[in-house]
Amino acid sequence: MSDDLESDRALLERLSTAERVADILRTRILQGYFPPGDRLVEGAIGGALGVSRNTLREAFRLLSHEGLLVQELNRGVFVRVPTVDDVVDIYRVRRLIECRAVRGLTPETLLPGALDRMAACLRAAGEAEAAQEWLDLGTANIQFHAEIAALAGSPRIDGLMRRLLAELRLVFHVMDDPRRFHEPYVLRNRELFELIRAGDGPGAERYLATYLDDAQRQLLETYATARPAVRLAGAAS
Amino acid sequence: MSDDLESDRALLERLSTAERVADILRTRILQGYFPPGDRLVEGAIGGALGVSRNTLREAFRLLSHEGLLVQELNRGVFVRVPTVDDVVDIYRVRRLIECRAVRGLTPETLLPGALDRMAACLRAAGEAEAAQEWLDLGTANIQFHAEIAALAGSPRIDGLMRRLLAELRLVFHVMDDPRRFHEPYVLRNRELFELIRAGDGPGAERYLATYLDDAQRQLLETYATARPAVRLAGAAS
DNA sequence: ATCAGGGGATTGTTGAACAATCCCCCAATA
DNA sequence: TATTGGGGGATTGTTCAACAATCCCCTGAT
Repeated sequence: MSDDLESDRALLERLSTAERVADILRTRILQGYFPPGDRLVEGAIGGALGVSRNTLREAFRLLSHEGLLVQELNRGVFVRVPTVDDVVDIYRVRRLIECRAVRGLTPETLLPGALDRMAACLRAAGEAEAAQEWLDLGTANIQFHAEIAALAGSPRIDGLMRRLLAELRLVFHVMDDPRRFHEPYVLRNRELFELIRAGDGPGAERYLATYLDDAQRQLLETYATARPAVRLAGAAS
Repeated sequence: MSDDLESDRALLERLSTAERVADILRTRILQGYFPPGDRLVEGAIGGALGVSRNTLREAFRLLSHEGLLVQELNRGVFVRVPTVDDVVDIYRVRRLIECRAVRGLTPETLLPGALDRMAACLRAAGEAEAAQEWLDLGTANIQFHAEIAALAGSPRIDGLMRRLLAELRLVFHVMDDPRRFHEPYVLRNRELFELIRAGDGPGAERYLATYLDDAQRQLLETYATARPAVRLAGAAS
């Protein structure tokens, strides 16, 4: 009974204009419509979306705290360009969070919903791969790892992981050839899922550690060469 | 040479008005001037600080994303009142971060600066204890654990830990008798420091685990009874 | 090629205004 | 007594217009 009421709560939660604007911009950024390094000019975007500068600036502030935008005083806001150090740090934190989450596998943390959600991610990844939609494939893979972090059962970890993976998508946008960075991990995610479903915490942790090491290495190998290709300013239109 | 230039960088980084306002409010909140549950009215605070509502709202937004304030649509902003679940989650994440940081102790992570900073925190804690300044004692203890987290060498972990410990200070403000919650840990922090200085990672991790378990238990024991004592609205003046 | 300076564009901040919403008090009713 | 319904005032959400401060780029002088 009370569950029904709780489920209706989402409908009741209204969003402010700034939050809706932030949703739109977040989607555009993660889609690559606004690539890393792009400058978001208040006048142009505010005019296009039909919101005032003040409201738009609140949306900018929201996304800045998610790590997607950086604000430079008197210069404007830019889509963040993750550095090599950022990549290293992102994977350092991923190792910390994800390895701990799977190591502590217990029947309680493995609520049926968790496995179902992970399986859904793998299914979505398979469909994206078949359709050769590499951006969707990256989204599904990333969502899979968000579910792994969710095994820890911590709202704060969930929030950190969400920000982390959003940044990681920026990293992917810096480079071309998304297929190369996403496709190989479909199979590995499936194998990882099997270890988790079997409740083999230590095995999953070892598998995940090499997984993350490999991914980081592959990313860094091409990252230095790809960086200069990003234009540091300019309109997206 | 380049270090000198880097050190001057802080002086060069100007802050916007909203950020300066956020600094002031953050200090007030952590001092307890605005206790948890307090409502921060735009008109009153904006008038007192001499900033416009728009600027003040940007400051509110900053602090909301740090977890110190909560914004309720059309109702206003309030100093956050951490729940029992929050306390549990805060300590869950602390265990995750701090235990991992000390377990991975290596000569490289133990740069001389790290030990010096930790020793300075212990010194400050001793002085605060002697002066019976329990609020300062809590600050010093908390700073000590921020330095432990910093051993991981990760900017993102540092940021997470900073937010976490700010929330923890809110928890302390909910309850009276700060002495009871801070004084016993001065000694334990000293012992923990010795283990870290000796490079005994596993030993420090074990010590820290029981430390955090004890702290959480002690907090939760009195938290449920203390909660009702917090007034949910009212001016601080 | 480097440096100085000026004009234009953009941002930072404020103040005012209006609608929407909420909170509190009071009366009416069962 | 307890609950319901309805103002009235205060506060928030949002927009707009304006001005100062700052930055960027172009031009010209050395």
